[in-house]
This record gives sequence, structure tokens and C-alpha cells, in this order.
Amino acid sequence: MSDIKRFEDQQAAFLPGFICDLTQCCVSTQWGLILSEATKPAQPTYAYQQIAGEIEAQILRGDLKPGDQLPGEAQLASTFGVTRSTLREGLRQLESDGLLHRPSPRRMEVAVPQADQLTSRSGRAMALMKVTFRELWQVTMVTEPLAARLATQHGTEDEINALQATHGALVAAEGQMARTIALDEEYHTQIAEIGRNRVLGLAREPIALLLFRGFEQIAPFAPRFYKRQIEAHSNVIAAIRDRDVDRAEKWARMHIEDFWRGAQIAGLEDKIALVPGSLSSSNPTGEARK
Amino acid sequence: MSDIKRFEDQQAAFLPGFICDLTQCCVSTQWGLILSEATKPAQPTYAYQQIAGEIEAQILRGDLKPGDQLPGEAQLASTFGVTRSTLREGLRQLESDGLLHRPSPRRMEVAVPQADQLTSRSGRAMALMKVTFRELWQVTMVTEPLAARLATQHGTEDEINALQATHGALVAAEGQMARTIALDEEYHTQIAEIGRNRVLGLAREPIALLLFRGFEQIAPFAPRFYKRQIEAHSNVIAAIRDRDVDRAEKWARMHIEDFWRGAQIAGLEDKIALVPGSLSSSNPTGEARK
DNA sequence: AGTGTTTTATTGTCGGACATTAAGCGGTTT
DNA sequence: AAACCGCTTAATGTCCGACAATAAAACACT
Repeated sequence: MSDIKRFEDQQAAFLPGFICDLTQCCVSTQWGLILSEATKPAQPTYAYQQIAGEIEAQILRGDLKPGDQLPGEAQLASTFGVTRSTLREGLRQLESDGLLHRPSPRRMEVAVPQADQLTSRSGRAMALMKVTFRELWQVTMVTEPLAARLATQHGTEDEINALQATHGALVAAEGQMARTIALDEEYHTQIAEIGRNRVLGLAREPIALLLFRGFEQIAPFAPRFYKRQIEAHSNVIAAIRDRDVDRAEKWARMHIEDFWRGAQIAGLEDKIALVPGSLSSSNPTGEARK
Repeated sequence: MSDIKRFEDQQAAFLPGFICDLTQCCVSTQWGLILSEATKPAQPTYAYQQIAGEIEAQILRGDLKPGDQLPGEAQLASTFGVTRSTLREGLRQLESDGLLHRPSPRRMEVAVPQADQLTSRSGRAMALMKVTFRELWQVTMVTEPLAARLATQHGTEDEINALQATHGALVAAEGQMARTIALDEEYHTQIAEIGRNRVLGLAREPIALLLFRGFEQIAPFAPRFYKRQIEAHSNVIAAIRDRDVDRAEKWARMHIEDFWRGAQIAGLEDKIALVPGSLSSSNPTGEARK
């Protein structure tokens, strides 16, 4: 009796028209889940992928806005016409895509992808690609000066003071390798954030993270290295304060150039940058990042 | 009778020591699945997350190398001491992380994260962040000249010819908007690849993709625009051929600068760059990307 | 050997089950 | 009345067992 129906469902689950069929069941849900007909998959598409794709489309399209809470798994499952197990696989995918956030197990909401996430993902990818310090440095040579330039244009008094504070902490952390690296990263990230260019922020973060981790391997070889870095930092901050765009950019460039000299002394040039122990621990000040 | 055992298992699944407990069962598998004790999660960690984390760690650590095939789900599940359903959720997560690739449903193998993947992810993130053309342009102003510079240093005869071919196709595609954009992207990507800097390639791709999509909105406003772009392309190629590093960089910069002028005329400056219809269709030549 | 056919093992999906626990609810306390 | 607390409820994480579809392997056949 119910065997026939179930068989048809099985069939539907393997047919391309699956989504369309489901449309019938979905138009009347509480958040107006309209399944998009735009998606035209070439490969065999499994139910869990379709579900993930569908929800993703709705988020991208704006039907579901960041912060919106999703209904329970049971309801979602019945809405899409699949079992909880299947739906769950789709959710896990979206979860690791960073499109869904999960403040508590009982609450699953739409989230804007955070920079951190992309950062760690890119960082991991670069580590797996075994990129060299040279590659990292070449790119950093253009990103950091740009960041400094933008920061000079947009920095508010408060922001510059905060930057100065970080720099102060860095100076105070002399000798503590881990803390030094964390604060150095923080300093550069802060400058990028002051520049108010999210694209630059997104692009440079994973790169800088990997590159500056090399500090650890450079320090033993170059005694003066640390001092010169500090000096350059100061000069960049001063230039930002003076609103001297070119000077800020110039010092930033010199700063990175100098880093490269250190790397050369340490023989890192074509060495592979290692993925740091925990990529996510880039929160030295302990402040909660909104 | 078996109730007691099951209860203990349940407990274990919720306890932090889960991984360690499992270690006992795993040391003797065929690929030497040693569960790492390094992972120290603070939040409540669910089994499927631990599994995903564990496999990820093994890949990152190099225990599992790209191309390695994973055992079947059943075996994996029993290895980790969870059900297939649970294991599957973990796999889905890794799958969308791009760490696992799936050439056929019967074959799940370790994969190096492909640039495309990261690209589309970053592109999506930027779209959700509603980044403006200005932000994209500011970064592109430094990435493309760098790409041109590196390409000049590393380009082989063949590569330059291939680049020239793409350019030729672009010229021939006059009037066909979609194809023009695709080939323009291809041209820029090719230059970046010639430069042999994977970091730059990773960083610039999603940005360039979004920025150059603006061409569509600019074209109607600036009749000469298309021609000037073509000219700049030619000049960059010529400079690369002549191994004139500075000239290549200069023309690349002028090219992007000019693009901005077009964007200004079209009034795009602080408009939000839209996520293109399908981010993954950046394969104009139809060649399979290894 | 090359090719077509049958087995087999694995996958995608299903439905139901249960312990655990976050969240909502009503009652109590100050 | 507002704040606090235990209880109920509902939803989650996990498990089990099952079945159709199918890719890969084993086999048979010419």
C-alpha cells in the first residue's frame, strides 16, 4: 500500500525534476520557501546537495537574512520532503560553508561569513599548496603599503590611538615570541581595518598570518631585526597621524622589505610557510570580536 | 543486557575524552589512523565535528595525502565508533570544506583545495558583505600590476603565446558581452598564473572576478572604453614579451586606472558589486581545468 | 584477449528510536 | 509586580536497521 508511494519518492529523489516537484509542497510554508528553478545541475545531484544549494540560494538571494532563525530540523525535513538524516547532511554542509551559524544546538541561524572563517580556510589551502615565503612576501609587499595608505586616509583619532596601544603592547612584549607575533599580526590587521576596505582585509589576512609567523624563524638570526621592526611600526603610525599618505605607504613598504632581508638571512626565501599550530587563535588582546 | 554497553557509548560520545577513548580502537587500522591528542576543543564538541576535525588534522598533518582514497563509510564509521549517519555528517562537512573530493559516489579521496572553490567562497562572502566597486578596485590596483610584473619575470615563450591567443579571442569577441567578460577574466587570470605566485592567484581571483563583472555595466556608458581596454592589454603583452618589467607594470596599472574611469562614468563607484549569476562558470575556453 | 553479463559491495535515502538538554511555562518568593 | 526556580516540552545528537540504485569487480562467453 504505502510501498508504492515510497517507491515514487525514491524515484523522485534521483530525478532532476526533484526540486520542481518539491516546489508544490513548499510555497506555503511560514517563511515562504520558494524553491528556485534557476539551478540547473549537470551532475547527479543528491538530495542533501539540493537542500544545501536551495538554502544557500535563498540566503544569497536575500530571502533569508542574516540573523534569521531557521525552523527545526523536523520541520525543515518535512518541508523539503526528506528525512532528518538527509536534511542534516545538507545542514552540515552549509554549516561548514559558514552560511549557517549555531549559537546553541537549539538555534540555527543565517550568518554572514566571517572573515576569520575564510581566513583559516585560505590559510589551510595555502599550507596544503606549500606556498613559499617568497610568494607570501611578494604579495604582502603590495598589500601592506596599500593598507597603510588607506588607513592614513580614513583613520579616526580613536583608531590611531588604539593602534598606538597595540604597538605599545608589542614593545612591552619584547622577548615573548608568541605574544610578539600575535601582536604584530594584530597591528597589521588593525591598520587594514582602519583602511575600511573589507576586500583588502579579506585578501591580506591569511597571507600576513602565514608570512609573519616566519618572524619566529628569523629572530634568532638577526639581533637587530626586532628593533628595526619596532621602529618601522612607529614611523608608520606617525605618518598616519600626520595624514601623510605617501610617507605611511613608504614606511610600510620599507617595513616589509626589511622583513624580507631578515628572511633572507634566515634562509627562508623558498622555504615553505607552515600552517601555524592553531590558525584561529589570533586574538591576543582577548577582546571579543563582534 | 546490551543496554548498559550502549549507554556507556552514549556517554563517551558526549565526553571530551571521546577521541582518546577511540584511539584504542584506531591504532591498528590499515592506514594507521592515529587520533591526534593535540586537538583541545573548548566548546561542546559533537561526534561528527570530532570526526571531521580528526580527518582534517590527518590531512593537514600529511598522514593522508592528496589523492589517497578513503575507505568505505561503513568501515570508517566502525573505525571511529559511530554510526554511518553520524560519520556522514562529518564527511559532508569535509566535503564542502574542499578537503575531500568525490570523483564518483563510490570514491572519496583527499583533495588539495582548488582555487576555484576558495574563489567562489570568497566571492560569495564578498557579495554578502556587499562590498563596493571602490573596494574591489583599490585592491586590484595593486594586484594586477604585481601580476604583470611577475609574469614578465617568469613568462615562457609558450605562455606568452597562449596569453596572446586569449587576447586575440577577446578582440574577436567584440560585441558579445558575456564572452568578452569571460575572456577578460581569463586574460587576467592567465597573467597571474604566469607569474607563478599561487598566493597572488588565490588572493586576486575572487576580487578580479567581481570587479571585471562591472564591465557589463560600464560598457553602455563608454563607447571608447572597450577599445582602450584592448589597447592596454596589447601593451601589457608587448611589455611582457620585451621583458620590460616596469613597462608591464605601468601598463597594467594604467589599465586598471582606466577601468576606474569607466566605473566613474557609469556611476558604479560606491555601488555594490553583485555576485555573478554563477560564480563557477569561469571557464570560457571550455578546457578542463586539471 | 576482448566483450558482455552477473555479483557484490557501497552509496543515498528512509523511518523510527532514545537519551540529553535548551527553552518555554507556570508557580513561588521578596 | 518583578525576579527567581523547578518542571514540562520539544528539539537535538546519535543510533539502529533497512532498501533501492548503482559503480566496480568478478565472471562467463565468444
